Amino acid sequence: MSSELPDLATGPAGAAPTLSEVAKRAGVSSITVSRVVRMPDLVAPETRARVEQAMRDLGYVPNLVAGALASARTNSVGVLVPTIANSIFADTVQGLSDKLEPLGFSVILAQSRYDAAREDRMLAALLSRRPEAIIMVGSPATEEGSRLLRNARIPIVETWDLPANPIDAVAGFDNYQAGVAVAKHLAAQGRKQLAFIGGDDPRGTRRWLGYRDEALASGLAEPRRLILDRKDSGSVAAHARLPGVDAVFAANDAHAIGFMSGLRKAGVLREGPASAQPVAVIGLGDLEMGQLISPTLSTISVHGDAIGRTAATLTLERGGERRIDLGFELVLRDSG
Amino acid sequence: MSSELPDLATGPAGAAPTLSEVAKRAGVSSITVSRVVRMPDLVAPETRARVEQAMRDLGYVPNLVAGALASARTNSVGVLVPTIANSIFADTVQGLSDKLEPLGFSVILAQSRYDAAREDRMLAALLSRRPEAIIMVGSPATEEGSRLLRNARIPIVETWDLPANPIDAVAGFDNYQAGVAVAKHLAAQGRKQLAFIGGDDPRGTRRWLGYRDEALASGLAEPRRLILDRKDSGSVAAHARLPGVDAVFAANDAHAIGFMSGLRKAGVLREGPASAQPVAVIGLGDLEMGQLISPTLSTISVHGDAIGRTAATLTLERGGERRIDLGFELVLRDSG
DNA sequence: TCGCCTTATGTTAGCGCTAACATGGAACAA
DNA sequence: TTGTTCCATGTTAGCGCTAACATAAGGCGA
Repeated sequence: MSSELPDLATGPAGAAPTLSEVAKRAGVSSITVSRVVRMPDLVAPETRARVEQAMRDLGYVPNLVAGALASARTNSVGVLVPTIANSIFADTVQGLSDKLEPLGFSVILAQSRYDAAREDRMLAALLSRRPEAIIMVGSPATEEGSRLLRNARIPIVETWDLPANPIDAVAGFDNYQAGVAVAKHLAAQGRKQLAFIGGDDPRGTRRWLGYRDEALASGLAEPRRLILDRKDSGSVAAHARLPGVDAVFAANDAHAIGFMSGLRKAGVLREGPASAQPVAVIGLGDLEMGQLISPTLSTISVHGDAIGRTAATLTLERGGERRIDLGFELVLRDSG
Repeated sequence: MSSELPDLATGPAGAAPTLSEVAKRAGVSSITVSRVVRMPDLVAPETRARVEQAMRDLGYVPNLVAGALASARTNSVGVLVPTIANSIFADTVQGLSDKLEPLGFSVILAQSRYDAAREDRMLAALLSRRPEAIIMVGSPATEEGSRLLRNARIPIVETWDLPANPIDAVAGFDNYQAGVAVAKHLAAQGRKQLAFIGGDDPRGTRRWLGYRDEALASGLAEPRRLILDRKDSGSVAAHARLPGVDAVFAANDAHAIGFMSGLRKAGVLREGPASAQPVAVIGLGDLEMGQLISPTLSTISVHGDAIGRTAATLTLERGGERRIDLGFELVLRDSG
């Protein structure tokens, strides 16, 4: 109802007021209004006050679209993630926003849903808005995406991995070594038959490769690999599909917790420490939830928000180190 | 290293190519190129092929900033949420993105961090990019924010609540009634001393009010209310601060799970059904995690993604019902 | 054959703003 | 006095694109 009758007390009736309307009302030229908005120190206090009054009277909201075109600066950053829901990438988006928003940058968010074609479309859509940088999880899935980014001539930050040939900058950790660390730990714990559950996206696959290679190097049998789709439900039923397995590395904590839920139903979950567990479980991500469940979840801790903040920093400074390894940490709790 | 030496094979050396450069190369006028991009059916097949070739040769990426200024359409939507990390609002953002991205809209994301001043700043920043609609969680915290939105003359969708005097459109549920439903259930279960834990944001407070009113109406003692900050850690310790309480409604599932973790440490968590629990726990949000833990979490189920999709629909169609109550559901599992 | 419609393409002006370069006056040292 | 410098403000042109209105060339019925 009130949507049809906007507040006329302060706002104007028709289209949004422009710089020059403010200028006319304040009796100055448009450039002076522009300066009041962007570099108020260059304007005499009385003039400034007059302009500010006019802006208030008219309810002026600067048009950054026009400003961006004129100045060739959009003050925006494109962010591409596989998904934001139920996911650890949300921390990364939060981290980079917290760094960029106070500097006047807006975040243009796009989701690829782990789909290469959609990723390319989103990349093209982002670039057509002329962001001053692109931050993405992982690397472009296609040659076309890679080419688009290379030609864009803006800072590009790939995150959550350490690609061998990055387009520009990198903020991540070594997924292969994460897999190695988990396998090494499980072998040292005396586990004999390892398994890996999770997706087959590039980062998950790298974790798997490190895990498998290290298991083999430790003299264990080749681990089993169960590829699950994105619904956690699969992980709950995973135990039945992994007979004889006494240790599981899940590609992320959500899968790990789902798997543990399956173990619980099957009666093979103990309240005691890792050594008491018939099946060890290690996750990745270090969700807060992992510390709240019982047994508490052992995990590879990764700082998603630090990745985001670091990526933001890399978009702002063009010089300096362009490859930041934020590392990971094997956090041992009761599950394995 | 390679960041300094971009791929010149396909891309041009200098600035990004413009429409008119493509036009020159294809031997047509700029408007024809513009048509090939936006309304290809209006261009003869041979001309179109020539233009498309020229675009490929030059690596042309349309400049939507200029297009938006000329056409007064930005094809973008501003989205304001308190926070995206570890939160149920991520589902809403996902839902609305899934609906809007295929239609060519970009999502400009901003976070208020439950801070009124920051919310106003973000609102102003969003509006200066001339989005074609604003979708936000809740309602503006200040009169200033409200005024800004009213004057913007674009669809505004408030979500996750059903405000009495919305600015324009609404997609949410009745938080007060959610509190009522929980209190009613707990009273029927024979619980005597209720408590509420969670934040004091507007929506959390409305849940509290419904919960309290219903408890009193059922003849129970006034429930206790424990206001926690945004860190879940507080909820783990909450039990010690609520002596004598036999039922807890947590403002969200994260708090509920944290609280249950505290109960577990205190030895007052049973494996059996709700009736066996010394302290009943009900959450809100229906995180997937709630079904994976033990005992499984009873909760008010809310469809965050449906809220997002509905909000997206409301931004696209200006007519029709502007107030959509998506409801909620009390899902009873083992925790209470 | 002529006018009229259709289809394909072009011309012109301008979206709202800012970069870059004036301009004009006050302050000030020599 | 006469530059020289600084400060406050203005003028001009144009960012890259699209809306709106031409224009030109065929097709076609009468």
